[in-house]
Amino acid sequence: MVAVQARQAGDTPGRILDAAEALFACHGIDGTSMRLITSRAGANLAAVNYHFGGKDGLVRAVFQRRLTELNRRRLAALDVLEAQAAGAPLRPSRILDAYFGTALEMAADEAGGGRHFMRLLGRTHNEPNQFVRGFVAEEYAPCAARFLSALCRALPEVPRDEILWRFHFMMGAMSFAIAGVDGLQPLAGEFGSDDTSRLAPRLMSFLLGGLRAPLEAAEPAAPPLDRGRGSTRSAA
Amino acid sequence: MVAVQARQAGDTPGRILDAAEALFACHGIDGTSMRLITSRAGANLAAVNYHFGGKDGLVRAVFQRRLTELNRRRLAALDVLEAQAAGAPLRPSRILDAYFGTALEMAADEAGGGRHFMRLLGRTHNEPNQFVRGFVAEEYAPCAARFLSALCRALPEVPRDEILWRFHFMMGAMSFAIAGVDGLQPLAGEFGSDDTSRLAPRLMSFLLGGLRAPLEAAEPAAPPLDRGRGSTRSAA
DNA sequence: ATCCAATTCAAACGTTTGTTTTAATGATAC
DNA sequence: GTATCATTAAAACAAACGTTTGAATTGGAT
Repeated sequence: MVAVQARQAGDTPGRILDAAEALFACHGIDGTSMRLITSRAGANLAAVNYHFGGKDGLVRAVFQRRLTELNRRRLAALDVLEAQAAGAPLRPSRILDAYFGTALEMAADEAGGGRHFMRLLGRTHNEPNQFVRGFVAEEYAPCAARFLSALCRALPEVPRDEILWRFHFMMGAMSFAIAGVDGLQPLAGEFGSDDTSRLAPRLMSFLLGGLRAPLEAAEPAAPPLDRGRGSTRSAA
Repeated sequence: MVAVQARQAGDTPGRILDAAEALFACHGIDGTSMRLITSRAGANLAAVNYHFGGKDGLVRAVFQRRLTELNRRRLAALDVLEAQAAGAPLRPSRILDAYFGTALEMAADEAGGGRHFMRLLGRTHNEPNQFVRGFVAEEYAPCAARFLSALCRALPEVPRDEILWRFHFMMGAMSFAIAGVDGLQPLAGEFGSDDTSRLAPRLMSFLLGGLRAPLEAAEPAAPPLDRGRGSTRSAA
């Protein structure tokens, strides 16, 4: 039970981090002014520059705080799996659970702010801000590399390039899963069932199905179809 | 061969749309100033307000120009499929191809700017900007609804809620697929093979695998695993 | 050639942005 | 009590933002 309650009045940097995390997730980084952050945090405008050296430093701190912990958990879960397997190749479903399940777990932490952060993180992979992309990639690289090679060992019949792409696709699916109901509203207005509880198994079975899909188009070959476009350009 | 070449000097609104589309995709909407757009387009700063009524109007126009056409193609492809099937339920792979293949086709149009737009569009589903989300959802709704019900008819054994979620997951995978190599760099530094040509079949087989995955966790039931976290909170 | 409407242009508008400055406040050690 | 430190506070900074203005300029129709 760490930092689940509202933060005490003394911890200005912590309050700023929490406010920034929530506001970045809601309005984007560029769309969130420092005045909004500090007023939400009950702090003075200059406090951000004092404690974090500027807005860039604050952004970096917001990401680092959670990302370090998330990847630590992921690697710990993978360690447990590999210890249990004792040299044998791992089950793909277990690997996915270690990677994506950990993230969903953090995203389910509504009160602690993990939900806000995971939503923010999901946007980062096609985030315009090069500066953010840079150090998020740095933080990701070693963890992703270990999971990638674990998947390669678990699926030796699948080429490495294919696993790389499918890993990327899975990240996209998870990103939208966490963005969640808000992104579904264009599709279904009703839609008020149990979201968070069934989300994890839903996503997991989807990811596993995609990861283990047949290499070439699953359906038997069919004549190239005309999709009814006006153009005559080929489908490339 | 329409508008593939650089735009002629007369068409100021068109040049502004092209420039805005590319810059929005690179730096985000909030991160792109009107001065940058107009200077890139070789137009005067006031031209945006004159032709589009303001930045909001420009954003709307950028989305509408491509989105209307994209969804028109999608529905046309679905029309062809349903005409061919003559009442019989459609093959899921064909439905996915009509929806996602059309998008990938637009994204492959490097010279015409479709690539920029699709990347921009992919970010929109977890986009902070409520104003953008609003009318993109409007534009999407009727098209997505038709594809959703087509999928429901093609997969009668799968609950509608499940299809809805999987459709959402597939959108996420496609979004990351189009964001493409840039998002993969944290994983693999090398990685210079044929990207665009093999991307479509890669994504399609992944999507189909995910869509048709078994409903509950594919792997036979296993004892709940401890992922090695420090916390004692349950996985919810 | 003349007029008119549409378009382009340079300049300025008032806000808002991130950052900096300088003084006030607080707690702790001497 | 006083000195010393880290922190907070209010005010001001220049720069960049979206928008507006009013005068040039253009291209056809009369």
